[in-house]
Amino acid sequence: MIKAITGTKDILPGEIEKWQFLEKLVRNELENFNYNEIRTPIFEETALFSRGIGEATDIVSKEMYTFKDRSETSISLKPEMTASVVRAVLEHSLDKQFGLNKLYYISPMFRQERPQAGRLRQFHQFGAEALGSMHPALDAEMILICYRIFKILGLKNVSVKINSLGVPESRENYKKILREYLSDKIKDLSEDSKKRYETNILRIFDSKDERDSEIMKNAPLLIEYLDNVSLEHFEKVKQILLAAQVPFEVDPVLVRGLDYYTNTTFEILSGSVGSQSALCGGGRYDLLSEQLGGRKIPGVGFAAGMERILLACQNEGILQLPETCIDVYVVRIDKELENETAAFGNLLRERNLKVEFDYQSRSVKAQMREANRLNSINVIMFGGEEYQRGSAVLKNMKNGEQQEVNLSDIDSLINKLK
RNA sequence: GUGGGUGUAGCUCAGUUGGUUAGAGCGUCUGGUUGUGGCCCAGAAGGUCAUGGGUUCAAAUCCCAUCACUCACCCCA
Repeated sequence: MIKAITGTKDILPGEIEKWQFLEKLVRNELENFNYNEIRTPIFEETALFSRGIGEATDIVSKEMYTFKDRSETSISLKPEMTASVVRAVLEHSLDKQFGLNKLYYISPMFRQERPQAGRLRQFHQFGAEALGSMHPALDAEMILICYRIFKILGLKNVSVKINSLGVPESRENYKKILREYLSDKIKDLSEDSKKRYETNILRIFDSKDERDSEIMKNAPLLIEYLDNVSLEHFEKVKQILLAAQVPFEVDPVLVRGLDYYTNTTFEILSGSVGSQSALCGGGRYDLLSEQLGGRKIPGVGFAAGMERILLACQNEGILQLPETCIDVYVVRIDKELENETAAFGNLLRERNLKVEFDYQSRSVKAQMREANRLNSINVIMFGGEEYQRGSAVLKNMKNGEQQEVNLSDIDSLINKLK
């Protein structure tokens, strides 16, 4: 038997309702904030991601699904959306048509990592990008949108972390200082952190190794080396969040794995999922469009993991959706009336009712059991002597009451069914 | 890529120190008189015990390998 690829999942009836609910909620919220949906292709030229996200990042260096098409072009399945959205805005000159572009998406993403709780190879994100403004209100808005959605869902165990990475110059300067601080302590670091010292020194801060934490306790912090403009921007973001009553904490060691971030970064974590606890993450990327070879367009955005959100909901016992039901089950009493029963059922379907009937020539009892299993609100018994005189039996399945209804007066029948 | 755990019916799981035709609950299907659901009752279908080797008179049970799933590291949504 061929099975689904490792790290991919079928979403079956019973589960899909939760996805539809979440998608509807997300659309509604993002549209209230006046974001417009954008859909970009599932794959792009690999160079878009390697340039946008950063050649050295884990995503690009070891997690992308990359292959060559028949014309030898290197193609990659999208591992995230920001680079694609910026590409689309540049390509269609949306930045010239509108001063500010507020866009949102709901889409599958692909990363070839080892699957675990809250991590798949094909996973789904919703997110938003606001392009064309440096205003801190938009940074705060991203956080507010996520926070609102989690709140509406009823998630309890969430915490908002924010930080500022400043501009690249101050970050590089800071890295130098951190490198100096650690230069005589390298030998005491964990093996992982020794590697991080070379590849991604900021990551040593969130090492889970005790020795590392001990060493990092007294390390200089990035925020102490930010330029004044960045600091001021960060202050404004915080003030707006306070005014919007979004609880948050500044996490001076919040580092994100994508190269394009400048100034604000944030994550919202859940204590209700496994160790992959970030439900969403994002930040500002004022230099990305130029890195992609385009005009300068400042931007800020976020992405949220839908599997993780649904997992958190499940673990917190929220998002209990009502059972599905149908309006009418048409029970066929006489075997020879199969065609007429189907035609009648389809007539009701045309009148926008959710209707089911039997396709297997089953007994009346079996049809009734099926109607019950489907939570049918009504049953229409089609056939027998009532059929001979142009009527049928309508049964209300909640209270069991039955009445004879005239089949020639469909409108009054429909009224009874609605 | 590196570790740990787990693989028995569609689902959730039992299966005693290796010992006859492999079990339960739920679900599915049929029936409980001629045209009526839920509850109840009766019955049925459904398993190469993940796969391949090995040990043994005898393996779901012990050993090895492979694969899959799962959790964690790394990293991230």
